[in-house]
Amino acid sequence: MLVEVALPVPVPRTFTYRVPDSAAEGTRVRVQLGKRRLIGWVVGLGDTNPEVDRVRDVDEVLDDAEPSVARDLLQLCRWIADYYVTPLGVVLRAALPAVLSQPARPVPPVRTLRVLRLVRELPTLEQREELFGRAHRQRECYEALEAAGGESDVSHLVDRLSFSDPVLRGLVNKGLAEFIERRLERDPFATMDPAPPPRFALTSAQREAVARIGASMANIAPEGTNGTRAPKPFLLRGVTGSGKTLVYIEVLQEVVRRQGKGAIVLVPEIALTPQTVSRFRSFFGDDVAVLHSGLSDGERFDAWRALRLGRKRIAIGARSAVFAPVPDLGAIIVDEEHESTYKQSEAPRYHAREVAVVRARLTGAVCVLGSATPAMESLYNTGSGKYTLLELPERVEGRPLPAVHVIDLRRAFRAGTRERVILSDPLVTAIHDRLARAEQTILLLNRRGYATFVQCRDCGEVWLCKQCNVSLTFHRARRRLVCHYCFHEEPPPSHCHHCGSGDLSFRGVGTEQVEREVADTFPAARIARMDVDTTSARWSHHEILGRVERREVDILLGTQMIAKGLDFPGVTLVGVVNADVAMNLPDFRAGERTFQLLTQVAGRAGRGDRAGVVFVQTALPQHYAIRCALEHDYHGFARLELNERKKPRYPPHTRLANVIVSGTDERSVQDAAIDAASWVTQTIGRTGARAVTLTGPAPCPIDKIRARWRWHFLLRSDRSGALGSICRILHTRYRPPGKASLRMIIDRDPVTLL
DNA sequence: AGCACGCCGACT
DNA sequence: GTCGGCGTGCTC
Repeated sequence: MLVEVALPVPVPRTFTYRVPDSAAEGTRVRVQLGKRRLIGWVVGLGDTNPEVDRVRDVDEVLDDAEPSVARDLLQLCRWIADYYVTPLGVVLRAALPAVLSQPARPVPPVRTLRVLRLVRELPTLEQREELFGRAHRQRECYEALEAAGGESDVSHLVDRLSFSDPVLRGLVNKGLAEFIERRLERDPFATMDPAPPPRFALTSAQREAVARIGASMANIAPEGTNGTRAPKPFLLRGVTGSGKTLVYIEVLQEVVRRQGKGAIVLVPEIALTPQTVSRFRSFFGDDVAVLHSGLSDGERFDAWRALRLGRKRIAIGARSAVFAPVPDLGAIIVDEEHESTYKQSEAPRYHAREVAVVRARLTGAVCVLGSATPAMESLYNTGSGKYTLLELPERVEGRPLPAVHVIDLRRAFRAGTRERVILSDPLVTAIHDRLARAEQTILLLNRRGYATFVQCRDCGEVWLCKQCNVSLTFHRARRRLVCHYCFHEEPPPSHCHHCGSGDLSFRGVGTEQVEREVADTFPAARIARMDVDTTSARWSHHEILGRVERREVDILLGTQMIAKGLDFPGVTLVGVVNADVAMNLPDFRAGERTFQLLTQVAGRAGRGDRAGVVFVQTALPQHYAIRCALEHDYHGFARLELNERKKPRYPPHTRLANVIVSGTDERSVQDAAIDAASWVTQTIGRTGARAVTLTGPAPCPIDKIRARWRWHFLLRSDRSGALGSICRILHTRYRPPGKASLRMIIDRDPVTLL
């Protein structure tokens, strides 16, 4: 019997093989493709490619009792393959635990990790001066450990932060730190004591939302009718602190406890949302499988199987948890649905929010998208009647939203000078107040490192990465210039390589510099910094957030990773060091990103008994994204933003596909982009898909990454189907001329055009 | 994506 | 004379 097999290779077609007797759709098979042995999935019966002359036998049918891909999941993957123009086998590989698509299954040994842990605190600056003297690197290392929450992987300290082995041993010899061995895969969610479910009463808005969602489920078509009457998705727009999580929990109580069905909860980045995760665990305990990036392949497979067999009925995880094999799916919840981390940046380039909506529709589950600042696309869908809008306009317990003050950075100078300040006087005063009252402060700056670029004061030369054409960021702790795109590093210059001048300025304030400024201004304060540089060691997020929660930190400073979902009652002040960082990107969503970031981080203030206050430093105080954030006016912002996106037509008014051509030779990339664009233009004319228009081609805003030149063009259409057809024809029919080293990427519904 | 085949420059 | 550089093309 012949079967159609999808294989995880970037070839836009399936392959025909022969099986001994029969194999159901979704069954895993081991086959040979050329000289390689691969695992694929039966996705059709019979000979779908009749012209092939040599049909091979499959080596082995791997799933005997039941196919590893259930029917609804295969249907979902087909939709993704079609919509996002990706080979079905590549989609299936991404949708299933890695071990299921690995031909050989190596059993990874239990590895241990060498960790350096602080054993003694040095609360005062005097003690530090005395103990470290001129041992600067030891002191920096000590402070890096403090910033990382008290311990850090040795490999992280040595490889990423460039501390030498003698420095680490110096700390141990001084009795300040010790080396310990730790099992590599430890699971903080497994050991985290699940707090007992708090007692609560729903607000009337929460009750209303729960009731509306519950009523929609009453109309679901009974099993076996293929879910044709799935409820419309809900968009739950709740201001920060309005208790969206409790609405999710009530919905899950209904779906899981009363109906006995399963559910999926998506969160943007699981490491950053431990509080949300632990609340679900406190209500549903062992019914919850937490799918996070720290799981080993084996642990991940175990969690997958527990869900598949119905031993756990709720899956919580990031993006890929949308594929969790929950058998009788009753609900899918997408928390912080506006987050761009839901978009996968490699093939398959799916958006988990859109996949969640489709999966809910296919299975008859209810879908709830929640956010304080919904994406324009989602809001637009409530206007067109595709989604139902539910609002939670007030914070729980009548707490007020924080007062937001704007500080014009164009007028913030150091007293009596023309020197710009990092922290303005009103913000400094406000932080002093919090310190005096033992309350906590969060400071946000969406840019890491010490200085984001180095410039010659004489000739204006800026240091760029040779591989990527972006400015190199100076990291002071590492004493290196670092490229944030390819991680290339080089020593900082002492003279201009262009004009020879020794007068170089390190400009563009990053988190490292703010940390130094804060330490200088508030020497008695306990400071923690949270960005990729302090958290790349395993679970360091947890250590840092744990210290904040226990009130061992006065000032938490960091990039956008501190803006999300954190709920610390002690935080009464939020300072945005520079609101313009996100605004100045050449991207049509820059205004939306800025509004979201400001609203999200402002929402961290005043979640306890005491009211919160927010200071926003900006050189663009009149911009509508900032003005609306000050007034907590989401709908006002949306009205203006939607209007902005009409003149050059952008989503949500239209659909986009970004086609990127890249390669090592600048000229042939340009030629290929022009050739592909004119091919597409002809195809549009030939197929009569006039609804699709093409813009470009042009070099990408970042025109070189990792030594590859990049050109792109945009395809636009108000008709999703027409856009999809053109993308699929481009993917299957077009081959760029000349060099095969050219790559073409088709990114549907891109979240960034950089 | 792999993997092989193939066609040109510096080594034994 | 061959080793190996990576450009090109195919995989049921």
